[in-house]
Amino acid sequence: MSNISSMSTNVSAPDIYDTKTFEPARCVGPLISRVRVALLESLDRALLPLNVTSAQYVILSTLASGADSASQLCRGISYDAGAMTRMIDRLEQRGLLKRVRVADDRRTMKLQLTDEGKALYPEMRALAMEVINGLLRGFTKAEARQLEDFLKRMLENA
Amino acid sequence: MSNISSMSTNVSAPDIYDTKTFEPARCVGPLISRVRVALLESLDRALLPLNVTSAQYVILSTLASGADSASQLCRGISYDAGAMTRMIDRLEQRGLLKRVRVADDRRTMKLQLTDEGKALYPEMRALAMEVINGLLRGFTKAEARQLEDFLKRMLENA
DNA sequence: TGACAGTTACTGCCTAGGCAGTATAATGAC
DNA sequence: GTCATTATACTGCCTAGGCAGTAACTGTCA
Repeated sequence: MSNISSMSTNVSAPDIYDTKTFEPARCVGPLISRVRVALLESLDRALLPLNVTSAQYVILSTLASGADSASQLCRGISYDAGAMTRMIDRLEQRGLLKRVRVADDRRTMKLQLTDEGKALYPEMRALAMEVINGLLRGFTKAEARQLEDFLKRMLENA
Repeated sequence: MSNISSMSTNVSAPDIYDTKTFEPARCVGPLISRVRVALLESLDRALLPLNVTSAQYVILSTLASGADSASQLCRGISYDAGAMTRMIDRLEQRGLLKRVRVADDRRTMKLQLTDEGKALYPEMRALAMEVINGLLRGFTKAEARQLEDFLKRMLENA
């Protein structure tokens, strides 16, 4: 991988970890996994009063960011299509959204928030924001922007 | 959360996200989840020739970092104890490690790499290092250290 | 010494994601 | 206009983690 990197640029950037000192259990990999677990646990706790899980919130927030069909949701968050069908079943049963047939493409089920979903979503969003701000306690805004930048660059490398 | 922060320090750090501009689908939360997915997918691909999954590698690398029992592994990586029993079953069946009764505490099953595990682990470690170096392509070492620092600070906040 | 709490590993049950296969509808090639 | 290809949603099957309960064992304290 590093070879590809050095071929594509004149200045070869150094590899971050080297064979001598690489400690698998202390590198960014486990750190990212543990931060994710901590984030989801905090989110689940925060959303408990609303009777909404963190997984459900993720769907609803993606919906709120512009997606409006199951396939768009799947692409947006790298989620399995079969699992998405069942997730939408649960959200529909929970009363937060509904499937609507659209005329222009009879394959797709357009997803819309119900009145309860519309009423509850701002509260979820506020609680999620508090959770994330809590995890970023002590960060300057510049540091947070830099963290976002780092993560985006890792995604582009993938 | 932010209130607690401002109470515990004289200088109140500003919240990173505010209600007006917070976009749930673009904040660090989804970024971290997507980076984790990308990392595990790359890792699974890289480890495929060794017939080892990323989840199995995580266990073995934690074992290599000093843990030597199921309960220590669970604490180390926030893994369910029941799932761990079955994960160790699979690793034992795969021939990478073995359970050993110890005399001084007859409850614990000490975990040891088999000869095959010992032979294969350095290869896994090297492949995992390549994957992570690939994700960090273009990062300076200072940036990588800063990323690690950011993630550790988030864990401490949790 | 003996009751009791805590620890370790394990099991059964439930939930949920991953993958393969299917039916229906839209799109594109000819 | 027809047929092959692609897209969308869904279903069944399998795997795996989360949780609760259990048994064996250890250490503590009255």
